[in-house]
Amino acid sequence: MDKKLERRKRMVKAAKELFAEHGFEKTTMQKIADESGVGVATLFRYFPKKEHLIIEVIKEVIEQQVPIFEKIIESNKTGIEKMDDVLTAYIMYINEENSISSKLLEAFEVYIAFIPIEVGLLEEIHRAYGKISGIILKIINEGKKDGSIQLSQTNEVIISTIMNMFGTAVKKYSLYSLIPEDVFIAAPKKENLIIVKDIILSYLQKGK
Amino acid sequence: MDKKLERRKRMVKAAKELFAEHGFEKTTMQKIADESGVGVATLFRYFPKKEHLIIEVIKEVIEQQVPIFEKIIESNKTGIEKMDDVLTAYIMYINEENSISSKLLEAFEVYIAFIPIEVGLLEEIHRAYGKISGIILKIINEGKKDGSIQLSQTNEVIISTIMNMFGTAVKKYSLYSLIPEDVFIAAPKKENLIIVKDIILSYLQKGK
Amino acid sequence: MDKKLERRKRMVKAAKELFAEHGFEKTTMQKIADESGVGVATLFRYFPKKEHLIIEVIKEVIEQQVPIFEKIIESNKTGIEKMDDVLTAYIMYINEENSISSKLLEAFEVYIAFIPIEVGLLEEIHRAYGKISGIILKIINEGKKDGSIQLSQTNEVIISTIMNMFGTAVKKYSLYSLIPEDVFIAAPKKENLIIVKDIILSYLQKGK
Amino acid sequence: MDKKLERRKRMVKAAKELFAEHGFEKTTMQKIADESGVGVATLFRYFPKKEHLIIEVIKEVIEQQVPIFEKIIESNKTGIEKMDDVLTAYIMYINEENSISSKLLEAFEVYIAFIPIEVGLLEEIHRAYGKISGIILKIINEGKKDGSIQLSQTNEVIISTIMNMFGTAVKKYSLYSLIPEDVFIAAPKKENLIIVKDIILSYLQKGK
DNA sequence: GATGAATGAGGCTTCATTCAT
DNA sequence: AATGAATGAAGCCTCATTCAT
Repeated sequence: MDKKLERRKRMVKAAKELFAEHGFEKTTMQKIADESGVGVATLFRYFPKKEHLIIEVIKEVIEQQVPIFEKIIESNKTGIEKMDDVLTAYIMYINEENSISSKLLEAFEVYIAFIPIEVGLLEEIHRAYGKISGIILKIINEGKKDGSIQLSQTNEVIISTIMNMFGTAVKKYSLYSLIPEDVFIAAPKKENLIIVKDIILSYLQKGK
Repeated sequence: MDKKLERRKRMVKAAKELFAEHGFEKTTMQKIADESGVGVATLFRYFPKKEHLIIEVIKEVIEQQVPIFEKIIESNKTGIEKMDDVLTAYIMYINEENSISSKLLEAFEVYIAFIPIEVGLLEEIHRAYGKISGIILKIINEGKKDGSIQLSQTNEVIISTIMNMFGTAVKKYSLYSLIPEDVFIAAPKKENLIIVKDIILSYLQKGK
Repeated sequence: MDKKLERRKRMVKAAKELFAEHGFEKTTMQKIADESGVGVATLFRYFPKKEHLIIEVIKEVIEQQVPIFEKIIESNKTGIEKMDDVLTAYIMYINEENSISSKLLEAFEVYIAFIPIEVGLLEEIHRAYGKISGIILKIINEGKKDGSIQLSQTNEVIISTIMNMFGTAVKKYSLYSLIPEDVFIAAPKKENLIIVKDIILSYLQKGK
Repeated sequence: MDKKLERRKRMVKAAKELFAEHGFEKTTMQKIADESGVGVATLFRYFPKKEHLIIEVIKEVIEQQVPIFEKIIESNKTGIEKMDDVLTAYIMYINEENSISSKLLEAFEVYIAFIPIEVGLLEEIHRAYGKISGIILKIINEGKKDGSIQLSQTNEVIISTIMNMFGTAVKKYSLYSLIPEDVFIAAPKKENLIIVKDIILSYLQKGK
């Protein structure tokens, strides 16, 4: 019975790696099956549509980030310090092997922009994302309570926008970070992101 | 003679629209040909590989933005005012029909992250992008000269990072703006982007 | 398990017949699939490239000749008698259904003269051909031992040349024998080949 | 007016070279036009079907051999000497640039074995070939008259068969002679052909 | 008369998905 | 339950040939 779960994990892992390397569309179900050491038919038994597998991979990618943020919120630090940790965690993603997670997220966001997906499936993604933004919201509220963060009502939405931009920047960076040559356009550099982080933090403290 | 150019334009236009609607991979050359009112072979005569057509569309999308920025730089305003115009122009992209341009840009950046493209072709894109970033750089320098912008050497890279994030945010927004239902995650809202713009501008003036 | 082999055989058979009728280039994979009663994809599963199928057909054609020559060498006759059998076997090919085998061989030799083929694939053909020429060599040696064949060292290469010419003549003949009208040029006639055979044999006996 | 002929010649020349390099089917009309420095449409004006061009090339190849044989027959030598010259001429073809002519001939013979051609077109080829075999026949008769060749009625057909085989061998050799590596099977070597020539000649003299 | 442009038909090959064991 | 085999639909691209200038 446990074997089934392990099998499933192997499939998702293989899918994740292949998707990250070649993108969703260029990765074939056959290759994923081969890489997982199962037959295609088995792969389809677990994920009746390729789309389901894609969703599953993305869901895991997102959920795997949750504990990181949960650990942050459970610490004894002040709100602003936790916020610092959150942003630092984002930045960390750039170099680590999780880089491919960010890359996948970015790819997925484009993917669903073009291909209509069963709403039910997206719900799951939504929920997973929700957990993370919920945590960040909580941190901000903590900071407001302990006085380390100054934020007016209206500024609250702004900070979410900025956070959003920050996250997107990291994902975009990850998209290219795995490619040896600097193929492309001005992807943000890590050093710069750190400085931007500081700006955001100072903004949060002074309420600007 | 003029007919050839018009034909070519029709093809690129059809490609652009279809790419924007279904993405690069799901759009077939046949459909593009049909939509342009030409035979497939003709389409291939103009663009020997699908990739070439994709590049052409993207190149036009970028280049079509150049005059907008050029007009801004040629005005009589101060550097900071021009910067305001630049950011405003970005934001404008969200609602206008050019929205699909931004969407395509975003999709393209993901596309090339997975599919290796002839270097020669990318060069062209590079060059087109270069024009725009060159203009922005010039504006900043103007602002520094006329005193409307305060920016230390080190801060210069930061501003480019922030600008980058800003541009990415707009593109990401455009990605979903065309989809009726708000399918997805925290795409930045226009109102918020305006506030962020103000933050950036104030940052530029005070040199932080 | 047996079914797979039978399927494969059906495909090769259909390919052989269609190739013999229309040539390699004019025969489409789709037609071969239809004729075999399988889907195209299945055909491609067995032979990932059309070229592979061509090679397979040719390989079988050659190998199918091997037992004929093996039977000859295993008989109790003298070397010269075996040689007679070999040449007669060649001539027989002209009328029999194997005629299409010869035709294919001829077509293939022209095919590879123009289209570069993966070396690995040609190896297989080489090896198959090698078997046959090996047998003939053995027969000649037997004949020299039992005294029925007189052949100096230098004459040995000549006989191989003549044998070669003889084989080629048969193939060339087969090329046209299937066409109803005598479309073409002086293809050798069976009767004449028999006489040439006799000349070769007498040459072998007298050592010229 | 002369220009037209020169144009035509350029087209045929280009076609000949390309056919010899890539075969009939892989050579496109466009490439031939480009190589000739004319437009495709012009090429089609001169040769309304690709087939016509192929025929034309082959016809020229054959006819271009005629004067060689004519020169031989017009000399003052005996029949057997002329026969020697004929066979030597064949062998010469192997190394010379005319090698590509032989290659084309071989390819063409396979070509027409698979693709039905308008009878009218083949007639022309037939006639051209006829000229050559006529000459050889004449030489043999001369030889019989001057006593240098001994040949019974029945042997006459044999010699034509042998000549045929000889010609085919040369063509087959040419097929591969242009390929650097010895890709393929026992193509006859020049040295051997010379010895075979001597055998034929001695056969002709002694009437065997 | 010469030509570049236009094109439909068709070829090879791939892939998500379904069958049969 | 697991799997390899089977497959049709579809995609990219080519080429002989015809138009229009």
